[in-house]
Amino acid sequence: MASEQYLEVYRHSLSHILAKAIFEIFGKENVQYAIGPQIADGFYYDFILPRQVNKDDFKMIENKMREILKRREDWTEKEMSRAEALELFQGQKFKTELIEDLPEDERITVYYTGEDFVDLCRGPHVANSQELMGAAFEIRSVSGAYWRGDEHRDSLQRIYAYAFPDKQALKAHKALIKEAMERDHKKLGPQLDLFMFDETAQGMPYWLPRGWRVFNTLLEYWRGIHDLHGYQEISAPIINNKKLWLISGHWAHYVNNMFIIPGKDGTIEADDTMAAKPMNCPNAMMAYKRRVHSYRDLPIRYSETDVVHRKEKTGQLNGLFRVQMFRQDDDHTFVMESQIEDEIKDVLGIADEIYQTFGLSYRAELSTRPEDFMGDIELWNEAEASLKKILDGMYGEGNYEINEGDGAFYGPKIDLQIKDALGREWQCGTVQLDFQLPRNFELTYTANDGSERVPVVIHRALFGSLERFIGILIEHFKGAFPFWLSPYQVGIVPIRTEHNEYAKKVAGKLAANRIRFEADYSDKNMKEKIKYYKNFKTPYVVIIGDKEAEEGTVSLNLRGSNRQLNNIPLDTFIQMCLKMNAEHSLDLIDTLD
RNA sequence: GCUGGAAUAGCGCAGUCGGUAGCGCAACUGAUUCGUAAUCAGUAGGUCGAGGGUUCGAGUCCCUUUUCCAGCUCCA
Repeated sequence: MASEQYLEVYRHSLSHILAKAIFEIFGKENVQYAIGPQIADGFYYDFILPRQVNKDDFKMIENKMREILKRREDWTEKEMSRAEALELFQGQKFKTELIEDLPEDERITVYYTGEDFVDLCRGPHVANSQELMGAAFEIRSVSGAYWRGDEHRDSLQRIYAYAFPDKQALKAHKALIKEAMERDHKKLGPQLDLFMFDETAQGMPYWLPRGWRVFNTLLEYWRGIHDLHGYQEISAPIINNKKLWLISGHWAHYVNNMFIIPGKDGTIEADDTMAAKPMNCPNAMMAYKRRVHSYRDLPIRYSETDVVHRKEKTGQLNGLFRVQMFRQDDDHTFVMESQIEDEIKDVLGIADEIYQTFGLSYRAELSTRPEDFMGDIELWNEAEASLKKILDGMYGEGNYEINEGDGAFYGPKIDLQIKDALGREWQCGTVQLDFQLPRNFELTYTANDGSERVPVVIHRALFGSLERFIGILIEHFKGAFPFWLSPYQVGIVPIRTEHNEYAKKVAGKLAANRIRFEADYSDKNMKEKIKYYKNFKTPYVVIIGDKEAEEGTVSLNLRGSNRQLNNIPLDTFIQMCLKMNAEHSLDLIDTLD
């Protein structure tokens, strides 16, 4: 059996054991059991139980599971008719619903574990519990979940467990989880003084001096690339009259997610109702519309990083990953249909360059026409075909996923999922074709035959949101940003106050070369000064004492180790810094060649 | 929004049965003038998230509320 299948079989089998254990603990008649699938690192099972399960119960449940495994019971599959199955699961409402929802011709099978536990299941499973005895499992957590993911239906207790083939694998996985927790940007952010939140602005980050340096450096890098590709940045009103949202369609589809300022009469029905923008597109449409356009002007690329606000359900907020106020590296490009292909190729090329700069690998997903699509089906077909062609060319046929029917109602899209240092995936980049918004705003251009045509709009963001992307970078780099992106790139430590004079000369040289530094001229112990910079993960700590001052050199302490580079000529050090800034190097260099 | 947890000094934490709010780091003051991640001594710092209740007495018990966390659902 292939190992992946093996994982599936035994994880899923263990979920049956969990259910059996729960039955024995709470009494079969007191438990409603729903479903228990395997997941990436184990399995879960959903129940309705007579009381809340908590942490203190975990050991007891695990022990019960082990006790059950030791019985070495046989697992037997039984095929039965719908009527028999309904009879068997009488009183179990979720199982009953599952059976009733099965298609007429579906084979119905159940699995017995011993004589006294049965679950509706497609299988396959182990033949005897004995096979599971070597597996390592551990109850991880319990949380709320809804029956069939629907918040209007029964609320269930979901018991999660880790499960691996052996103890070593479980241990390795737990180490990975621990590593992820140590990288948590919600912990590192405040620790490194990058950003903060306050309860008076829920889900709206404060960028602190250090974090704002990272933010601006990132944006500066982004602007540099986009300038080369013919992008023009604009900035537009944050608060707009309701009228704008009526044209764009947001008022009909998105009003519940918008922060609204009611009109003078206190209602949102009033004509003078305003709202904070949740997206930049309508404003970009207005900017395009300000004058007539010739086909010769296209493509026109209006990029925008204005702050947007989206009201979210409170429980959905999550550090920088999910906020209510953020900035996207947004752009709206206006093109003729014939230009779509080249334009998207260019965008994907930029994405590739950017992600590589951070050492992030990624994969693409194509989402195609949904059922409730708008516009001309021919245009959709052509667009999807050309997107496929581009993706085939860039990543190779079959090297990207296709999500049929998952596109937006206004056009197909390509999403880019990036992978961080721990292999976790994040949706960041998105490239969406839009046939609808230009129509809503009655945008046109004059074609070469003199006719009025409607441009196609390409919405695209590559970081996704600067906030989320920086959150990902914090975790990816564990707070130790590459030199070029570090809030402060150099920390200057004069050993004694008498070295301040030369230290200030070094500082002046760094400043003149726009290298970001901090210096501590106080009479503190040099160890304390070094510790401070190390805690902030400053890439280079420059030590200055008698020798350096005399010879016009610096000694460097490199981040991530106690490695020393002694007596580097000051100019050489400056050149090293400039080189890393220019090349956006991922690693700290220790020499100029 | 839902389920479950949490909130005590700037940060990390302790606080037993309801009985005078504590520790470490950081901060501040002084001494030390130092060659690579915690020098020594001292000082100050609290409406125990907020509001209400029970009690002679509440950080501790009860109610309401805010924010955060783990999930669910939704998303960049």
